[in-house]
Amino acid sequence: MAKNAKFDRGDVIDKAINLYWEKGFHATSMRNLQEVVDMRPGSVYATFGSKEGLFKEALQRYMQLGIDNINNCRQLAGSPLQGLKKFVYQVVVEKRSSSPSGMCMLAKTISELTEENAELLAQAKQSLKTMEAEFEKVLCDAQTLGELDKNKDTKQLARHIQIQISGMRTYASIHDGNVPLEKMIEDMFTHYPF
Amino acid sequence: MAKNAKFDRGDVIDKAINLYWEKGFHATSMRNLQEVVDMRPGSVYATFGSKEGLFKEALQRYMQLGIDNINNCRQLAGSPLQGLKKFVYQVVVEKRSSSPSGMCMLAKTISELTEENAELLAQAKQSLKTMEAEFEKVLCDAQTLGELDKNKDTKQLARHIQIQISGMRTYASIHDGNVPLEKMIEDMFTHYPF
DNA sequence: ACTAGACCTGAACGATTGTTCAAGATATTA
DNA sequence: TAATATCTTGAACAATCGTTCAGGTCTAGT
Repeated sequence: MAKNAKFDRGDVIDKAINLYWEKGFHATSMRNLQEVVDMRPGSVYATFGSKEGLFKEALQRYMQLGIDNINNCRQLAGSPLQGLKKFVYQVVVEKRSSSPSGMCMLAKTISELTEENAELLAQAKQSLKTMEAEFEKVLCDAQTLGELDKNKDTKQLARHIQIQISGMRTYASIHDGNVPLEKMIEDMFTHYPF
Repeated sequence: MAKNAKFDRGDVIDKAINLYWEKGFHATSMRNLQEVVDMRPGSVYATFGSKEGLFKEALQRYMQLGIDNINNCRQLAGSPLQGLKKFVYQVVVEKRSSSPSGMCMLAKTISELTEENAELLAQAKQSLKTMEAEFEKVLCDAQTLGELDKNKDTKQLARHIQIQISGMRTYASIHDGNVPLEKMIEDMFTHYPF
């Protein structure tokens, strides 16, 4: 005996991601957000509670998309390590120009927020840890399949990948993408520590 | 036939750096800034023109402090490469907890700002390129002194250092510093590509 | 068809934003 | 000491911020 929401929650969150991702948490205004998702303030607040609440859901979904992307790359590529390389290439090179920002939204959030938004900050940190754990899963598979030496430290390698990705994305932003990213990724997977 | 400013311009900029560095450009309000530097709005605007103007000077000085720090490390250490290692250690480990932010202010700026603040964004990018050039100078010295193999590509090595620093600082932020940073820096300078 | 419950709307809230400016204060020069 | 050039002050500006809520709209169940 009621009325259904006329908007699609997933669509709204996706659009919110795009705006937050581009402008960051503080520079994104609720009014800007309301225009993009075509909702009136009352509906937004009834649905997400607050600016932080919507950002929280955006972060959560962003992370899930990232994990899905890792697994998708892994499936499309011929092997776990090839899958990781594909993922790095996709994130650092291909999506660099097409995304709202060349940086990872989670890394941007960690860089921007302080303890004044402790919950969001903690969530972004946790999400990046979760992504690193996904890297490690794939690396363990690589060991099982004999693609990666079994005496390699997968935790250390996962950390290495995480660091290289964020380092390269920042570097690419500095140079507007005019950098031999393909070669750098190639080097990353052929030289130490693999 | 006039009156001298009662504040010290350098002190004001240093305090502005600390606030901008911690909270970022957008989350820092002019009122917050005015309190910290103990100036009234009229004086601030007469001196720096705008929020962007003050940020611009803060960025400029921040970069200069960074360059000074590189040269200082290089002088204190026994050799160019040792100096670079000392600098990395200082930035990634020692100053991580004592600074307003664990991240580099320039990198934070690049991560936060968009084309809406094109000038500031361009300046932050240029400053990071300048710092990379400083790395390369030191690496060239290392080659001259025979500390670094002469067939190494110093441009590539400078880029590598830049990427590792920003990658490690982000990573340290994610894990609140609970990471074997010392070992990672050690590995960075003993293994490939040095 | 009617009613009840959920949803949508948009004006409005007080707080804060970056910024301006007229008036007062101060130190230097004549 | 008086005149002058500069600096300082703080109230005030319009704009925008995140958020609220009373009232209208719609749909599902009876």
